[in-house]
Amino acid sequence: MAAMPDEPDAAPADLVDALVRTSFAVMAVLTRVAAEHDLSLTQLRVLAVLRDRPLRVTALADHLGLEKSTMSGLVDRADKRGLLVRAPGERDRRAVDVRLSAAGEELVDRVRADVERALDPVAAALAPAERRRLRALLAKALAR
Amino acid sequence: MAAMPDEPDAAPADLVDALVRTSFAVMAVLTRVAAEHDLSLTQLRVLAVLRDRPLRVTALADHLGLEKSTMSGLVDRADKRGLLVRAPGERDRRAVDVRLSAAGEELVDRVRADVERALDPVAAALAPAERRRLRALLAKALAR
DNA sequence: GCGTATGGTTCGTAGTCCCAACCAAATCCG
DNA sequence: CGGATTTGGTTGGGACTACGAACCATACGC
Repeated sequence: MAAMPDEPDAAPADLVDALVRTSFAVMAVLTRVAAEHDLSLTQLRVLAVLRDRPLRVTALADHLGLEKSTMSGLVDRADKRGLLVRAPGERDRRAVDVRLSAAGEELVDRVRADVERALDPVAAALAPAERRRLRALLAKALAR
Repeated sequence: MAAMPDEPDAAPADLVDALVRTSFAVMAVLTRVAAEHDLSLTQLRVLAVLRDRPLRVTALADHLGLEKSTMSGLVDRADKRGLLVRAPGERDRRAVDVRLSAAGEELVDRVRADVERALDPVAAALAPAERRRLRALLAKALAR
């Protein structure tokens, strides 16, 4: 990873370096925006995943690569804040279906908009064709 | 940010989305590799920054965007593990110069090599020309 | 039906992070 | 010069993240 400061103060030496630098920059933005909405990055991820569809606690944990015990606490705190709702599983009464509340959905949408706005300058540094090219290259690199 | 799962299971809709997905993927790799060396991502960042040059506690905190009290604890734990050395500042006797120990330097180098290795598949998914292009585009996007 | 596997929660521990309070050294300025 | 202020670090308290182990309850397999 060569060097991984928040502020890139030198030209990246190679591709891995550039990826790492970029990632730290992006994460810094995400963390800041999340914090502006009183969310940790992890909490935001939980809500973002749930935006797509409701999930059970274990599935949620798997998605984020966390232990179910960790997820239990995360869901619990979000629940107390009224951002999501726990419902007993339909078919399996052991399971707990977690879904966003209206407030939760609204919050995610607001945060997403802010993230778009915050990362806009990055995109703006590139010409439209470059943006498309970058997007395509990232997609290709990620596909495995 | 649209959706931010660890595993990209859909084509990114736009550039911001691709950046966020990529960043989570990269951070997951960094976190995993760091953990394999009994380091948290934050600890790794501290050591990586110090690899370049010794810094005082406050400068270190600024670099990583953390409070000095947080940095104090991080330095303390790394010190106890023998990864770095605290020395009273040369000119300013309030200051504390923090530098890597030999063990610390060695550890950072090993982790860096592992990160390179771990992210190699990503680079391998691209042709050499594409790699250069991606690196250049990321560098351009980051420059602000 | 009984044993085992699975889904979640709880508990204890360690690390991260912040803010506020604090001490000591350095610097300002009257 | 010397008291007031600023600056560098540490300490303490509190919330959150994260893990593993232990623990219930329900589901499933034989």
